[in-house]
Amino acid sequence: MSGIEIAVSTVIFALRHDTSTDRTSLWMPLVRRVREPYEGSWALPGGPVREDEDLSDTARRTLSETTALSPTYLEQLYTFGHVARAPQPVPGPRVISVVYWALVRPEEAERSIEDENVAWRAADDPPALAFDHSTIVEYALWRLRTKMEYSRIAQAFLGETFTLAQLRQVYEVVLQRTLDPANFRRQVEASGAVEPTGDYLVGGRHRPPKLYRHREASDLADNGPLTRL
Amino acid sequence: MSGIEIAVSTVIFALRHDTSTDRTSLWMPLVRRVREPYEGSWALPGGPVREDEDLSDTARRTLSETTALSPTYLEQLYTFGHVARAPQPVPGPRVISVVYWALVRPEEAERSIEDENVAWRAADDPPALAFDHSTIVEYALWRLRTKMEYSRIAQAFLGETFTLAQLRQVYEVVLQRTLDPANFRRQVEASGAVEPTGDYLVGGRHRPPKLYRHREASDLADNGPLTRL
DNA sequence: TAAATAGTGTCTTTAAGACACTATGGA
DNA sequence: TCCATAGTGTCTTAAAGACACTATTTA
Repeated sequence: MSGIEIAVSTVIFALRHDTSTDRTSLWMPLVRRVREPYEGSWALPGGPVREDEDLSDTARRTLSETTALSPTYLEQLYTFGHVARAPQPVPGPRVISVVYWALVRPEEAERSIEDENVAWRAADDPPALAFDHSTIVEYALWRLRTKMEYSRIAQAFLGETFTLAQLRQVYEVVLQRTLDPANFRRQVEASGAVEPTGDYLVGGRHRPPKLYRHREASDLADNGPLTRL
Repeated sequence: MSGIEIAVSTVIFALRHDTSTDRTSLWMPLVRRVREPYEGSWALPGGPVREDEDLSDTARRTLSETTALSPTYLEQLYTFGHVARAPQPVPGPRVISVVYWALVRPEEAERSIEDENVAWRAADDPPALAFDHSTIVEYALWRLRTKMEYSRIAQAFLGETFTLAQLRQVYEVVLQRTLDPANFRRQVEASGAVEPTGDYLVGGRHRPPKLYRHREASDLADNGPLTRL
């Protein structure tokens, strides 16, 4: 039996609209560490893997326990296992972290716990984090942006129904560049990722846009033979 | 301290030329299990992580110990941690496997140990493997093929210098389709991934092709912020 | 000079992008 | 009626693919 501990951490992304600046940006929840090492620092939510628990279940459970969030998209990111991840001399056993990343919808994000020990921060400009968590966030952001270009994960940020303008905004916020509405519409329609509900979004002060839902048949991402894991 | 063991396994790919059929295909080395569970079955090379060892070092060490191979490309693939990976009832502790995948050059592959307990098999059509290793191989193949389309890892299968026809053959064998030589040449040249050495490959029974090497500046794959890990 | 592969030129098809235009509801 | 955003049409550009053609070596 080895003296290595195994834990799961998760980087969670959600879109947040700041009413004061009228800008939407990427945010993520962080938890404050309540023991050494890095006591008092911000860190990714997570915890040790239980004996009888699959890794993704650990991710879901710790997410639920610390932030009360349940994600619409959850995928394994990378396993960080460097010997020197914790400050030397090591006060505890070596810990290997299997890291997941998750996307949650705005309504879900608003329901989440937020207190002294749980806070949302801008993902672009996070505070210094415990352990190698800053590197992890940077990598998760890179994966999110990369994957956004060739998959449909953007839809995981939105609710059941949405307008094409809303979907486009997700891309614009994450990729940090504007997209041509006309070309965007054509691409999305050609991809077959969404279908019109038949309803319109009323209440705006202009022509009401069509509402769409994402097509059942189409998965959010093609993860090859791992779709069922 | 948990009762979970952590191990590293590696899927290794190399190209092999079968002189009898004059066909080149993807092969990988397997090791025979010498204890229960799955005693006598073929499995991926690997072993437990040592206390003072980074995960990629475990991959390199176990590769070297069992097959005497040292890879030109090594990347983390996925961490497999399902509770029911081993047959029930569980005879030992639960094992979580951090899996790497590796590419080796043909010369390297030929130098490798091959005996009663180590054998090379066609990656397309592997025998039934121990644990979930068949799934793992399937996923590694998918990643190899996917990544081949947008990165330069193909070069990791070749030696210091190579002709464009050799590089093209790597793509053709892995992707299992033929590529237009003219268009292939243009794409590779435009990408800036290779540069001519100035020499020609002599000894063929036709016009001698130019030799190329891969450009120092260009990395084999863009793994974002994880390039240094 | 024939065979074989190296390497070039050029046309077609497809996708991405720029951008002018029409449509429709609310103030 | 004007404004804002929804949604359409169409031209330009870039990349991918098909394929005819020339070049250079060995047998």
